[in-house]
Amino acid sequence: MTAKRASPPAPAGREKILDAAEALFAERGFFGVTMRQISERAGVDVALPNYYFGSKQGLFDGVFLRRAEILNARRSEALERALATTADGRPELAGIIDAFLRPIRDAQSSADVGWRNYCRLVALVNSSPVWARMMTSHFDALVSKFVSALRLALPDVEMKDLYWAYHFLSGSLTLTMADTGRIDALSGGLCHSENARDAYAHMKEFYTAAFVGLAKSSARSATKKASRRTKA
Amino acid sequence: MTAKRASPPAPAGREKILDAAEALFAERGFFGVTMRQISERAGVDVALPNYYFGSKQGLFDGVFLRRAEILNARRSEALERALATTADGRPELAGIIDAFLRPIRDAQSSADVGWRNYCRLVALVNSSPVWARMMTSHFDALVSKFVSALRLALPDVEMKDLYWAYHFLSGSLTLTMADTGRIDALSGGLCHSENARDAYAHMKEFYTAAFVGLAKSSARSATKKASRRTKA
DNA sequence: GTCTATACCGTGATAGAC
DNA sequence: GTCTATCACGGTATAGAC
Repeated sequence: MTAKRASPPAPAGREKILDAAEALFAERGFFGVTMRQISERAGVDVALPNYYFGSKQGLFDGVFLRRAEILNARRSEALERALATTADGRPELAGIIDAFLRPIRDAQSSADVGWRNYCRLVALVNSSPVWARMMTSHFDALVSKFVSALRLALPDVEMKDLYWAYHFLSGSLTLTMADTGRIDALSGGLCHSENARDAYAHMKEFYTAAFVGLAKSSARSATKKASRRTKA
Repeated sequence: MTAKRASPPAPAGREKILDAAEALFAERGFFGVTMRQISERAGVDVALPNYYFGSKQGLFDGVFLRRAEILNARRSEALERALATTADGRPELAGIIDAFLRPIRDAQSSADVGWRNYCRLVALVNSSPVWARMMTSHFDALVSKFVSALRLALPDVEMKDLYWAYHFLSGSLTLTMADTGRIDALSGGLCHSENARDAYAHMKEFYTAAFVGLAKSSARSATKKASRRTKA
């Protein structure tokens, strides 16, 4: 008796279409790719993507969703672990940032080219007014949990400052995921965008320090306010 | 004789096409827009864009170039001014970052909707593997000067770290320029992406502190190295 | 249920006549 | 500068093969 796979023995065609579409959408965006290019790359008939996904838009959604769920699960799990590790009753800042970044780093440095393509697609989606709502609807629930976790680690920072800081982190992450190679040329070879490990190590360190700085400047302005109160 | 207006003379055919194309490309990208949509929006014949710009690609280049030159001049000038203001023989960090960001902030909060559209277009271009080379060829000369200026302000930070930090700043800036509104929803209304002043004020403060943090951690590792040397 | 062949018909960029 | 024709290519529907 043949061992049954846990996950549905999906027909080869469907996955091949998703993979081909993922690679092409990541490279040229939704409008820059035709159904014919996708089916040709997947080695299937032009009509097959429509058979499975109903429309080009449906295929795009399918591509985006497939790995969004996996990624969300991994990041959510990593966040839980980070929150479980507390020092003096608070979760550790660096651990939270690591939980936020590491699953993406792993995706981007994965041997599976599909994951690397997916990262570039997410970057494209997140930068476009047309598609950014897909980010909101698939990722923002988890992002809110991250921001709440940051708040636990940095209770003196105001939520507004924390959200802006998250926005900056999100931008840095997005550009890193886009992997356009611009930094390679700019830095004259000092930085290699294909070396995701290095990029994410720098990002983690940079942002951990920057969030700490946020706490310090909050402390400063709180002191100022307090001393004003004392004077009055 | 009719008095000549100082402020924008009603754009003639060529400019109207650039304006229309700019708005549409910013919204939907190169492939998401048709020449018919552009000419309809500009109120000109379908053939006119081709007459002026040779091709759709030529039009795209024209849109990108028109304001790139103006922006480069403004930022270059701002950087010169920042470099002229030195404290103890070094340019001031915050001044350099301000010079880098302010012209873009002004563009994004301009009354001229064309500038606002242009910012979104640049964000799209910078996030796409297909177009990012346009960033390199039009902006990287100036960016190199900025990184050199940062190095003057922070002589102890290694160039590689400085380039990575620039990369992160560039990502934050890009996402801010993209102005997708995602942060508005996420923050539950605490942050308003259409309030460019606020966004850039936070960005300037955040990155100034983060770059200072970079210098401190360099100092730390230098000390460590030095103490290792001493031990040996 | 999975997949192919083909047809449909609107729209694309652009060239050439005016 | 403008109008119009061209013709390849776009997404997708359908018929039917395995």
